Amino acid sequence: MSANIIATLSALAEPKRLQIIELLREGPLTVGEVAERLGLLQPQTSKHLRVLHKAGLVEVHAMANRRIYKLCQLPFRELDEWLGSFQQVWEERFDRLDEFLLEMQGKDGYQT
Amino acid sequence: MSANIIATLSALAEPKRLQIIELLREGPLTVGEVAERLGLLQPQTSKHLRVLHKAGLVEVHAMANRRIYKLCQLPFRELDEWLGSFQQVWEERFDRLDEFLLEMQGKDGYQT
DNA sequence: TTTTAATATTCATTGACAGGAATATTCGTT
DNA sequence: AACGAATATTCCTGTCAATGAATATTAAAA
Repeated sequence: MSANIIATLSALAEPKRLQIIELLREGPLTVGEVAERLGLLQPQTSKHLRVLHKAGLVEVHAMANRRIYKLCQLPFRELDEWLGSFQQVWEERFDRLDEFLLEMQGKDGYQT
Repeated sequence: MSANIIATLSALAEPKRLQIIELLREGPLTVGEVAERLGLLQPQTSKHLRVLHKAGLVEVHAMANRRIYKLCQLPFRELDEWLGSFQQVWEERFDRLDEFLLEMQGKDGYQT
């Protein structure tokens, strides 16, 4: 369940990779195009794309010499769902600490 | 802008820290309680909580001896907004590769 | 078939970070 | 003031991952 979330997060938690992802929002791109648009060396670009691919964030399509990388939807949907599990929390009364402090106070004999 | 996103992602991209975050969904907790509920040692728990705090994911409230850690909303909202910038993309025609391949084909003289 | 473009991979180096053990700090209690 | 509970910090060590340089692979073009 949240194992995939970790994979997604780790893959995204790297500046250049995040840039790549944001770039790919505009549409599928070739390795060379990604490298050029972001000012990266080709080998590093390939390596980052491989990490993103392993994490299931992008898919590849071979076309002659070139490899076209394209965003996948699933991991982003999963991440979005996971974030959704928090939105319920905000609506609850957990955003006020006051009553929790009171509850805390009773737990054992601490004088404030 | 996306600098904060990176901080958020890096902080979350660690199994134990993600567990802590998910635990704190249920409400604010003491360091000791977090450690106990997740079977972690106290020092590691403190260290993870410090990272989460530096990233702005949790806030602390000192109460006598204890420190109560509580989730922050902002970073999660930001992450959610960032994810939102993708949802537009899915609706576009980028999910079909076909026409992109055609467009690609014209770029320079490659025979398929 | 030799060359050239596009991409992937390997290797070595380096820096960041998590884990464990030990210790320091803070504060309430007696 | 001394003790004990709760938490933070330091030090050390091992591991993983990003980087750069060089090289290998694949396919197209001449």
